[in-house]
Formats: sequence, C-alpha cells, structure tokens
Amino acid sequence: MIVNNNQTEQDFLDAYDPSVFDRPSTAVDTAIFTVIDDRLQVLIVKRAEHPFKDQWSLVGGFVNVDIDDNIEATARRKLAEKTAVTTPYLEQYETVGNRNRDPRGWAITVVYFALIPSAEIVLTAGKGASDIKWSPVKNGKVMEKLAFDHARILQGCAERLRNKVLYTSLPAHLMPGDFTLSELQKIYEIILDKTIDHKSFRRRILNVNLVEETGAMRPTGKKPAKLYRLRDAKHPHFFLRNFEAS
Amino acid sequence: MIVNNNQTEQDFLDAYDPSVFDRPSTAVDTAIFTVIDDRLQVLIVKRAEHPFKDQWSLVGGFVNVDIDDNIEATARRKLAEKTAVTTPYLEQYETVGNRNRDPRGWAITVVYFALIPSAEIVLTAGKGASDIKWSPVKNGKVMEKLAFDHARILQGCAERLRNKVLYTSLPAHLMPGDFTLSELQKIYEIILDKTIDHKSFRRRILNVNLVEETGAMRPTGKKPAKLYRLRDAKHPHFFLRNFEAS
DNA sequence: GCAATAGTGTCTATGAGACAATATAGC
DNA sequence: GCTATATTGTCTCATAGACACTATTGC
Repeated sequence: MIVNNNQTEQDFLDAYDPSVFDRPSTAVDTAIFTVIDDRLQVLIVKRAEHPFKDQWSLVGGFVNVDIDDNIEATARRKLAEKTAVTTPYLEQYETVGNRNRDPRGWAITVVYFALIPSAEIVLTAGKGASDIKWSPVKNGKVMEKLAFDHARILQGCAERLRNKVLYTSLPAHLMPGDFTLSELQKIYEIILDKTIDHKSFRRRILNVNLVEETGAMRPTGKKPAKLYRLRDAKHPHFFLRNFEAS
Repeated sequence: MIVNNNQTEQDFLDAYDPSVFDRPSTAVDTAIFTVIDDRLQVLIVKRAEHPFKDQWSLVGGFVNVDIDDNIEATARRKLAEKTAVTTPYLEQYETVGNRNRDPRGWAITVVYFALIPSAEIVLTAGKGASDIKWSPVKNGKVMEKLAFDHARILQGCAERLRNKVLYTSLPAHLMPGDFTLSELQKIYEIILDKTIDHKSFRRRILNVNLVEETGAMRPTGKKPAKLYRLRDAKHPHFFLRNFEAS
C-alpha cells in the first residue's frame, strides 16, 4: 500500500485494502408483528444451522453486500423469504453490536420491526429455517427461548411499539384495506393491553384526516358498522397528545 | 471447513471462518450538539486522510473490535478524543448502510447524537483530524460542505432533536449544573426556533418533578432569578402533551 | 421614579376520560 | 318487544396558549 502526502483520492482508493482491519459481522433482524386470535404475535423461525441450532429466533440474516443495495433491502429480502407481504410498515428500531452477543465474535445487528395485516399472512419456511411460526407476545416476551440476545431485542421492539401506539396511528398498518372503527380500536387495545373509551377513540381518529368512509357497511349480526380505509397508507399520523399510559 | 450433520456447536465454532463472506465496513458517527452564542451548534472535524480529505465531517470513526466492547463504546471513544465531556446525553439515532455512501465500498454507520453543556467544552483536534470547530446549525444544515452523507445525517439528527424537544426535557442536558428557568427556556427556544410563552413553560417544567431549587439565586442585573438543578440527570422526562409544532 | 427581567393570575381552547343516551340490526 | 353492537351527547379534567398583572433589582 503506497502512501505519500500528495496522494489524490483516486490514488488512495486504488491502493485501499479493506482487509487491513477486522470488521464486525453485520446482520439485520426484524420483529415481524401481526395480530391473530386477538393477540399480538411475532414471527419466529427455528434455526437450521449453528450457532443456536434448533433454537427459535427473530427473522434475520447477514447483510449480503453482493445483492443488498442497503440495509433495509436486507430486511425486506429476509421478510420476503418468510412471508408474502411486500410493503409492510417497516421501522428501524435500534442497532445492537458488541463482542459477546454472537459466539462467532464481534457482531452487529440492525433491528427493525414490521407490522403486517393478519389477512395477508402466508408463511414459507425457506432456506436457513427448518420451521416457522407465529408466537404470542405477552409483556414483550414469547414462550420460546430465543437465540442470541433476541429476547431482549424483542422486548425493546414491543416496548417501542406500545409507546408509539399511545400517540400514533401505527395500528392502522395492521388492518386490511377496509376496516371498521371498532376493529381498529380492538387492535389498539390488544397492543396496549388495556381498554380505551370508544367515544374518545372515535373522536381522536375522526378529528384528524386519517381515514375516509368507503361508503360500504360491515354486517356484524347486530347494527352494521361503517367501513373506513386509510387516506395515506404510507405515513402514520402523530397525535399531539398521548393516550394515558395507565 | 469441515461440515457434517452431527456437528456440535463447538465443532462449528472451531471450524468457523469469518472471512468467507465480505462484510461491510462499520463506523460510528455522532452529531455532537451544544448551544453557544444563542445558537445550536454541531461539532465538525476536518478530515486528515482520504477519502474526502480536507473536508469537514461529523465526529466518528470505525469500530475497533480489539478495543471497543460495544458500539456505544466506539461513540464514546471518539467523543473523548475530541472533547473533555465524559457523560454527555447520548442517543442512538439511526443506522445508515448502503453500497454508495463511501467510495471505499459497502459501508455502515451507526449514528448517534450527543448533547453537551457549552460550559464543559474543551476541544482537542487529536489524531485523524487536522482541525475541529463548532458550526452553527440552521434548519438542520451547516455552512460547510460535509463529507460522505453527513449533511443528510445531520439533517436527520437535528430534526429528531427538535421533535423530541417538543415533548421531552432533553434541553436540560445542555445546561450546566445550576440554571434558571429563563435560561432553560432560552435553550428550548433556540432549538425549536420559536418563542414559548413563559407562563406555559414554567407551568410545564414545575408541574412535573423535573427540577429542584438549589436555594441560591442568579444575580442578573435586574430581579435575581431562582437557580434550579435537575433531579434526575440520567433520564429525560417525557411529557404527555407536545408543544405545538408551529 | 423608570427599565428590565422574574414570576403570577386567570381566561380560553383543545382534547382525553367517563359515562349516559340513542340508533339499528337480528331474533 | 329484547339484546348486542354502533354511534352520539355532554360533562369534567388536565394542560397549552394568550396575555395582563405584580415583584424585585439597578440605575
């Protein structure tokens, strides 16, 4: 590697050797949430290979610099391998990296969480995972013992999700195209694990330009309910006041 | 590399070769904010080496797996190289990683932002930086052209900071040990770039258990002001309602 | 006294919580 | 009619915004 003081940037790049310093491994893990059977659930896969072979883990894998243009592409690639959902709500949560979390050595993982409507769920185990399933999340935890530090990561994702639900319209991303306000409220209540006054809830949702009536009604057996759809499916709405955390 | 189906995890780790797959480079960059001369300012350094030699950039550098136990340690190490502040408010903002942001190839950076009281500022250029300075931040931008994608990253950090100031006590971390409420309000106003009604402000701060009187007064030339200190310097307070974003 | 800054009083507006009341369907 | 679910009415409470008012200092 030739170095001199009048080196141009191109000279530098031509001589650059990326293997001089050790690099941490870099992975992406995603807590994919949905609501099934009136419970918040997260997608977990059984690891087919060492380390933590045969243990359950969040959906993830290493960044592949040959095929992924950016980190989010890694997350979406892994998501596509496991589910048929192409445009979920996907938010970067945090990045964890240290010397001890992976027995193979210094490892970084960029953690995302995704919200997908339960109606759109099709699971495919695919390569690297011998089994895949939804597992109910209770107080940020699942029954299964998770590989690596995924239990702590899931806890953080669930807490972030709950906090954001107190002041955003995030749960709308868990709904199919059309939904009633009662259905949406139910999703809020499941994630927050507490009941919400229905009048307060309707006021909050209808006072902002979040949803619009489809014109159709959902027959419920009793009084039919108006169907709504999201006005802007891309961006969640941020309310100026929180629901009280209880 | 020996592989067979009855391999134990220890067998696997003994045979593991971390160089089989290319890894992105992994850096940490921090937008270090303070308030000087009634302006929000960010610390920038002039790069001593290629790429982007002689251009300004945020404070950062590569994760060193030999000396850093975790990512935050990298951030604190770089911070310590440039300032004398040991326990700033430090929050992970986001992680950016893609094929194009660094001419040396696929590169990840974990971005933090830090808040440090202006009283505690001592700058040391140190290795890797031929120059270092505070630069005023206006609408998330600095005058200087920044290296890599640091302009966009700074924009994001400044926006996150402003948003959090609308509902948290973050600006308290920009204050020295003792401060008056007027001084704290001034910091809020500088970051938000708008005036706040002083009655509303005092109500908000004093209604929660955020600060306590020191008993001393600050002579201001006019009516002296009560001095306060933070009750819990570690954790910022989250208010249930936002200041209106204006 | 005046000017400047610190600090208070109080009215209005917004929106959450509570909860009663009404509306519309199936039976 | 009765019951269940949807939807509305309205009172209270907490807190932000607006802004007038008082308090204490130096001059």
